[in-house]
Amino acid sequence: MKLLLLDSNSLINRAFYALPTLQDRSGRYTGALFGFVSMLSKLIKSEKPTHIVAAFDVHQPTFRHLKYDGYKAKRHPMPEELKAQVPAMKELLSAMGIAVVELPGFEADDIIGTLATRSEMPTVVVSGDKDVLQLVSDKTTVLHTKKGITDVIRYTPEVLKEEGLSPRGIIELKSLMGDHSDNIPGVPGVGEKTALDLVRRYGTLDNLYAHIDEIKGKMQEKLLNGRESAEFSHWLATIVTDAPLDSGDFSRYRFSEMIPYRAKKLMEGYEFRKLIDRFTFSEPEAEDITDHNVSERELKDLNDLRALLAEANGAGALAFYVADDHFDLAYSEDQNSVMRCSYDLFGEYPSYDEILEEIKGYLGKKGVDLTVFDLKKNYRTFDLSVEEIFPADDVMLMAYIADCGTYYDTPEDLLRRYELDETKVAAGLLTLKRILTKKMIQANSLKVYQDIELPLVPVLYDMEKTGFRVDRSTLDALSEKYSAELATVRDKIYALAGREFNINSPKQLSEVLFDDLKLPAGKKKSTNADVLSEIEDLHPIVSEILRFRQLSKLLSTYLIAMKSMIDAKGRIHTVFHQALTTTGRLSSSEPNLQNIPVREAEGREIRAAFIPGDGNLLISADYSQIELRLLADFSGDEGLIESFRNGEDIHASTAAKIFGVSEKEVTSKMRRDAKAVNFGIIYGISDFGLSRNVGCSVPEARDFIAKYLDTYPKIREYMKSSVDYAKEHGYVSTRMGRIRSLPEINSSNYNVRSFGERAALNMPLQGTAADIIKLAMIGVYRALRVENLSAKVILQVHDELIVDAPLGEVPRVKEILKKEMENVVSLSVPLSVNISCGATWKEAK
DNA sequence: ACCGTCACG
DNA sequence: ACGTACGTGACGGTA
Repeated sequence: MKLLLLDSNSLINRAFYALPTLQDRSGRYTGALFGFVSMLSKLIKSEKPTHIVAAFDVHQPTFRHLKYDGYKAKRHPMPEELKAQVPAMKELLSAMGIAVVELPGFEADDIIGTLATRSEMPTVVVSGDKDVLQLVSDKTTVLHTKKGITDVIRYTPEVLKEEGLSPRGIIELKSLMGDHSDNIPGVPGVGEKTALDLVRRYGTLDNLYAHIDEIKGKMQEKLLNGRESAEFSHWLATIVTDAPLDSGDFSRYRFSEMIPYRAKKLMEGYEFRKLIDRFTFSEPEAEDITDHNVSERELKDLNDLRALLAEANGAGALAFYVADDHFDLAYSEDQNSVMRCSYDLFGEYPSYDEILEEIKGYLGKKGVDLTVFDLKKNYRTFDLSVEEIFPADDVMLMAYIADCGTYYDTPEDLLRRYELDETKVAAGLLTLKRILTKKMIQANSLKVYQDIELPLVPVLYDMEKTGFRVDRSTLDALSEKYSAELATVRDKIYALAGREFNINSPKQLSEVLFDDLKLPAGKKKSTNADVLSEIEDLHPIVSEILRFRQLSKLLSTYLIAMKSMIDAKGRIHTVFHQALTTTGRLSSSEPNLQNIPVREAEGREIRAAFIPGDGNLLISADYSQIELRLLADFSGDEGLIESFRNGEDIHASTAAKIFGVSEKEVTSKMRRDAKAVNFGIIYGISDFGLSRNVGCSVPEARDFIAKYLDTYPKIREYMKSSVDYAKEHGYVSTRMGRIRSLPEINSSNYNVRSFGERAALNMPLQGTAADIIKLAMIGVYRALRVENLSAKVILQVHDELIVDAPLGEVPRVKEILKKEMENVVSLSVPLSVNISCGATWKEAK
């Protein structure tokens, strides 16, 4: 038996400020809910309570207000984003079978104090406030969430004692030092240190004043002057333990780890995807299920399947969804139109492959308006050749565009967000298609879906299917070379450290560097490369560690892991995620081919292993400074536009302008700094960020930025107008109409809001660049097909395309790349593309 | 599962 | 008073 008492208002506050602003699809704020539930799941696991009470404050004057107007008056008013989550939290807790207790005129503390006192079982109080420490006893422990929501300290009488305090002492302490957040005044001029000292010496307030003559000088004066306030504070700080709660019977607080299904529904509504898995839910009761009448067809043979497909075909429109154990077809939004076929209903024959083959033949037919979720994945499921692929609407991509970059990886997820029946996926897809199309029309983003995302699907499918050829022996040779050196470096490090330890463990490494060797640590004792480079000259071990890191990264990520992903034909096939990033970029995984090393000479060697097909060359075509060119166009800044029109080295010319020297006088450091500012502007610059990046002081960085914005005055205006637009509308968009919503931008939290402002500046630039290269990929793909060339685009790295082309096609392919890439859009500055080729990816640069 | 670190644009 | 450059994915260590 164990009772868990939650100081809910305190915890929900902690959760709110610890987490970023989260919202679900319908715009409800969910951050505090998420944090609270997450904390709760951990508590349930670690404490295994049999009884739980969630105590809440009631938002009306408490009995303390009756005597003291200032009580809690200074507490920040609750932000709207949080306010709405309190009733939602109560609803969710009740649904989870957790008793919600509140008592008009009393605070959560008082309820907890009363229940803790009356409880006959071991009791755990959880709170973010320290007041409740006064409740600690042999029976009652307090978990205090110190910072954020995961960091808790467990207070028992012993722990308190170690800190020189007793439970009662907490009250005495607060009466002297006060508590700003509770607006307990305490004694003016007495802080934590003094108060602690006094409590240790005298124990209680009464005893202190009984011996007041022992205290000398100023302090005595302060204490005497503050006596009334101290005694009043004492009263304020004392938690009520006899609130009029009708709580004789604790059985009403019983809690079962089997959470009612209803709570699962609520959590799904809030989009607590991973969090849901931490709980065990009961099976839905009859009333939990919305009418569930998918017609399951039993199909005895392929003829039955053909008949089913023919029936669907009559309708003209068709959505289908192939799951692991069944497929769904629907020819209208009417949920009764869903036809489900579970594979095991077939028995032995036909096999899964034969079923897919039959559907595949059917899908290839013209005249059916198809709808699916994740079209590219469907192509893979049916293992289509590039010639066999069929057109279809893709609801995943629609949602990505219509829902401003929200990532859904399953159709069930998406249906849930729109409160549609997730058991009838195919009919739901048709409904979603209708809703999302309308949404895109209203937002003026339908074009992004129709002209960019959808036509890109076959391009990406072809790229993935073709893959990138990799020479295993080059990888082997590098592996051998690097592992040998890694072993040497490792031994050197052990020798220099005077002991063996796991260099890959940041924790152990920081002990060696900052504790054993006493090297100066930045705050947080970080051991990242930036920090280590700073102290490289202070001890020979530092550069060895940097080297170790470099080699082990190359080995583990790019050599060993990469080798295991080469297929029988010697090629590697990445997966492109088309509906994932918030800006519109692609991402690549398994393996990620968009972060193969290039900046350092040694890492760049890995690229020598990436080669073209037999008799082919690799062609690389990359946009030069595309985001900066877009900035020039968007801002209309004459200076920047002129520089690009004249084909100048943009970083050098920026350096010349901001340092007021001629182009010839620009030193490499000046150029480097100017480049950092140029990048900074694109990322939504801050003086601190820039100073860290170029290694100067914050005022110097501020000065840099000011000079830059004086040089390019329209950029200043542009930055302001971007942020203003985002603040007014709550979103920003690319030139093509791709939207990113930015609820953060109006947050009351400075950090969250600042992040929103930087994102508001960056997304239109990064996103428009992403739109441009996507359009270019579509154009290149079409041109290559129209001209019957066998060259294949095999990779995209944000501003770069890699083509695997037969030697004879190389000149023509280069022309196509240049033309298609440079003419995607017409801007006030040219879009310039650099093209080169080689026998390896390393050479083609 | 989450963090620290580091690879890329 | 506080922590910050934008967007990703993978690895090893640690909980």
